[in-house]
Amino acid sequence: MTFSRPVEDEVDRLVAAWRQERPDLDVTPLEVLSRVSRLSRHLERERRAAFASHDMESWEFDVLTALRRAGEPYELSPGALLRATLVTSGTMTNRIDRLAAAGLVVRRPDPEDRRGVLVRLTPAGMHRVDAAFADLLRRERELLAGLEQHEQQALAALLRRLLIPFDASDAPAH
Amino acid sequence: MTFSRPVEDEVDRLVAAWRQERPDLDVTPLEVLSRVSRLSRHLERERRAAFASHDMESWEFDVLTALRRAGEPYELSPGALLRATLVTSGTMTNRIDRLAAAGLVVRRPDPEDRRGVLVRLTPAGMHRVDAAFADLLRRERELLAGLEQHEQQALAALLRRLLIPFDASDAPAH
DNA sequence: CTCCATTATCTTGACGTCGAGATAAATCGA
DNA sequence: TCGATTTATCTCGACGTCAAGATAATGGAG
Repeated sequence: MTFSRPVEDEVDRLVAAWRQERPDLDVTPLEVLSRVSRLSRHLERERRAAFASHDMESWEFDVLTALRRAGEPYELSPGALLRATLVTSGTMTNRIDRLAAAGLVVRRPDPEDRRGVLVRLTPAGMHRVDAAFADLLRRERELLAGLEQHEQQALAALLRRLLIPFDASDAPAH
Repeated sequence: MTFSRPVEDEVDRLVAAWRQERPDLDVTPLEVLSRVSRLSRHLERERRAAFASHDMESWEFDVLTALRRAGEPYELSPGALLRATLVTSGTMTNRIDRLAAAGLVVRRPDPEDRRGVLVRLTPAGMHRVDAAFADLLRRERELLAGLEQHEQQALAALLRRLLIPFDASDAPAH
């Protein structure tokens, strides 16, 4: 036997309300884009919960993973980090300060460019980020459990096509 | 003739980097969920730009549209507004204060519940939100122009399935 | 009818982000 | 080589959000 499940989400209700109030407008873009925004908001809450058990904040994770992904020697410039995390330079300076104070990264002058700085993951930082990342993946897998493999792939492919224009002509925030 | 276009986005690069660094982990969840997060971030920037020409902030738009969608008499409680916008109650109080100061909404006691308050859109607020919304829809349609109608529908349907668990068991923020 | 858990909103302080501008080094053209 | 422009990072003040807790009214159990 099957149980009846809700087949509507908040965006369906939102779109229906708009069609009622503004039948003159075509609100179909919301079907995709409002869902992206709302889902992202929910995901952010999930992430926060996942990291809480590792004594880690989302912003810390974002920076540390960028360094972790870079591979040996786990070192990037602040500029590269802000492009990877989509935050402004003031924010990144602040984040690096706090991560350095916590001993998770170290800052050193760039030997090739005296304007520049390099930020490197410490062994402690590496340990922390690896543990948190494994946990995050576990939880994210559960969120996607409702979709078959091929559906996840289709979804990823469609999202990629929306993302490419942004990622190509990247005028990053300063 | 055809031009070669980039077929990769940042997430492809991010996933490739993880597979290099952590071949022991299955990072496929990122293919969907990182794209959702990053796309949402880009969309937020677009929204900000769209509203700038209407002297409006994103947060104002979020509250005013919730009231606009409610239909006559364009009135909701703060509690309903915070559930619609996924912010906490302290944030909503602050937002209503500022919107009221700007003359875009008015607050009045709920005649049926002396604990409660009702927030109503003013004619000025209605005018502002209608103009901004039309503009936003125009811009969002362009962002989706790369996808065929049926692809947009497929994308919306897949996103809905991820969203339903969140929107069903809604433990709202207080 | 009273008590108490619940609901609705607001208050407050801490905190992270943004945006504009400052500083300094590198780069390019004349 | 000099000056102007660009690039890289940091500083700082304004601001919005969150989380926890305060206040007050409601509604159901006994």
